[in-house]
Amino acid sequence: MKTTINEIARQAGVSKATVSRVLNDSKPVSEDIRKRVLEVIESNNFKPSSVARSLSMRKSHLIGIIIPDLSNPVFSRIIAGIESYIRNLDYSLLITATDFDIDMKIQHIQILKDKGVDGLILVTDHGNDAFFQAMIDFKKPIIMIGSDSAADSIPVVKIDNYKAASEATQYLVDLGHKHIGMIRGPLDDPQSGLERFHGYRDTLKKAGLYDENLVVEGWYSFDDGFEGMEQLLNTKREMSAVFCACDLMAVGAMKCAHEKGIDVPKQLSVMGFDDVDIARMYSPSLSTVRQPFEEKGRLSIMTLVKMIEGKDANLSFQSEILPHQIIVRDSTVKYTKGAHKK
Amino acid sequence: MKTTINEIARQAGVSKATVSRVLNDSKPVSEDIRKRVLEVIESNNFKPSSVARSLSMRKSHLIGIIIPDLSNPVFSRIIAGIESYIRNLDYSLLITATDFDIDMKIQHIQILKDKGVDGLILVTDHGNDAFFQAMIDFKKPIIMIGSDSAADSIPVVKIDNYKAASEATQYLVDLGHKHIGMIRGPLDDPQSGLERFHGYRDTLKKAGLYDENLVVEGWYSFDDGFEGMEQLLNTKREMSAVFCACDLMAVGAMKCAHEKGIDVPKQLSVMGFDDVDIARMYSPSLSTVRQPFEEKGRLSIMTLVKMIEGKDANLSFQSEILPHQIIVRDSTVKYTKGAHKK
DNA sequence: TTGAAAGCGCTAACAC
DNA sequence: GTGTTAGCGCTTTCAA
Repeated sequence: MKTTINEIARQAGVSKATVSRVLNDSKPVSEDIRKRVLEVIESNNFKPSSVARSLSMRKSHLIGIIIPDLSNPVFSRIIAGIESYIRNLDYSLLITATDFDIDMKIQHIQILKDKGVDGLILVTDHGNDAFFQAMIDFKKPIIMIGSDSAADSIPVVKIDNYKAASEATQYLVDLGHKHIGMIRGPLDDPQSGLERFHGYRDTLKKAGLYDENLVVEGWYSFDDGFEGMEQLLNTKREMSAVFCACDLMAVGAMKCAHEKGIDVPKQLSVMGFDDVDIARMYSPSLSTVRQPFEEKGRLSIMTLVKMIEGKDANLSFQSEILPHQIIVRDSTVKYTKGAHKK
Repeated sequence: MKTTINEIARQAGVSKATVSRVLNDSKPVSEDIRKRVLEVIESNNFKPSSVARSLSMRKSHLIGIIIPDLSNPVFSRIIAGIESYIRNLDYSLLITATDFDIDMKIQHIQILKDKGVDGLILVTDHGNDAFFQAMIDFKKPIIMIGSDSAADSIPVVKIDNYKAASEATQYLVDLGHKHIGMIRGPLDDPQSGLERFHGYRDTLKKAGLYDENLVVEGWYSFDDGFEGMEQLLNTKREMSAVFCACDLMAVGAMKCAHEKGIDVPKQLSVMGFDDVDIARMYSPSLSTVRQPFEEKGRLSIMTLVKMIEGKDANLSFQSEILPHQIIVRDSTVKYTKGAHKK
């Protein structure tokens, strides 16, 4: 039989209300009684049922996380950031994955709502109307990571993808490259797809170097990076550098180049985006744009908890743009005439 | 105001007991009443509170997962396997990470118990007495992944690390290598550390090739693999192949070799363990031992749910050994005299 | 078949 | 300060 608050009250010779009070420090209790109750709690190793407490307080101390893919470091590192912060607080994480399926996202919002979570963190690419409606129907605090929200009542934590991609491209331009290709993500993905491409395109246009024939598209995977590079090479156009929408694509591109006998970086500079572990591990190590994944998670959960606990209720919670950073490694070098790949 | 079962009962003109019955199909309800109730539920978009249900049924439909590190693919892929299976069932996952801290594990078992989870999956390396005691005190179903349990009432899902390491080593021997080093994990880690080392050692001993000077130790990281390789090279001993306790170490070792001007695989064959993504992406792609991570997760959660739901209560749940597989890629080649590294 | 009522374990008025 | 009591929203006897 599980010991309950009643049992503790009985053993301590007080009412369960008193036990509840010492449990929560909610009202003053005389020192000797508090002590006695504490002792009984201790000796029974009693822990109040969070379920009962949730029902009574209409607060579950559960936070829902919806994420596209748990095994992709781009997402799992965000989760790790969330988890390591919340671990010390009195909340637990209910985590679900969607495999990038938008209907699944909507469904999970519902499920988590039914489970009574106090708030939600959505790590997502983009949504549709039904999705935003589900968010509104959720009625409790929500934070989005990495994507824009439709409702401006929902704070977003992200980086400036446009600016980051611009800087990465400018870095390549500054190295003297004149023919810079891109393996981009899908354009219907507003952040990692569209913004990063626009940053690249606008920077090259400003430098008078933009060539739309040097742009190919793929999903954010190693295989699509590999294929993208093949396509780029098949154009037979002059190209001495490639910017990729993510590190996995960049690695795929490098692997492809390697197999075709093209030397990275001597003949071709490659730049990635994200700075996942593989970037520094690869040979050559990959120059890239670092995203603060863990910090994204940490900031999100911090803000969410504040929203839930209603502190600072007076100030509104706004979206945050976290800083990125250009990381120079071995996959990019100065352009030298003759060394480039036609 | 949140609509409750009472509100539904009122609107449908029945008692809440009846509503509960149609909600759970628990007892026969006349067809017309059922229909009427269903309509009211539908029109209010009513979902029963799982918190209240949990309290009443003493069953939370929550499953706790305790894992060392969320951002390591070796673990996150297990979680992904668990998640994709449980997604379709009426359970949710409460996930916590421990950063390999044993006290944290114990603490999390307690916390998850208080949260009322119906069962627990422990992805862990090894434990101590206090840890096993905490598992026993948990009193509800537990499954362990990848490690041995002290109590034999707790089923374990794992691979045969000894056999896998033996086969990997034998594969290297069969390629004609006579001087095979190992970068192993810590020996106080029973599975990935000790067993993999023993498989390697015993196989080489049988072949009359074991040389303890060719064994170095490290943690399962890229950096330790890199350093391990440095140590191995510093011995100045003849060595034409290296077996590493995990892929990350193997990649570190390859990177080190590369920087020292040693060609993998021409001068040195490298073999990993795990088959995480980076293995096939690396250049050269890494020969390794494939572990069925997702399947480990899937099988664990399947078994756990069965234990929780008490089906097959008559048959006991036993530990399962999942199959591994040697994956041959580009980092290992036949030994050719003269090409090896002294 | 259906309803009334007790109870799951806890919190929070309210009264003393 | 402390106890009594009424919920929180649901399931489940027990009667009818």
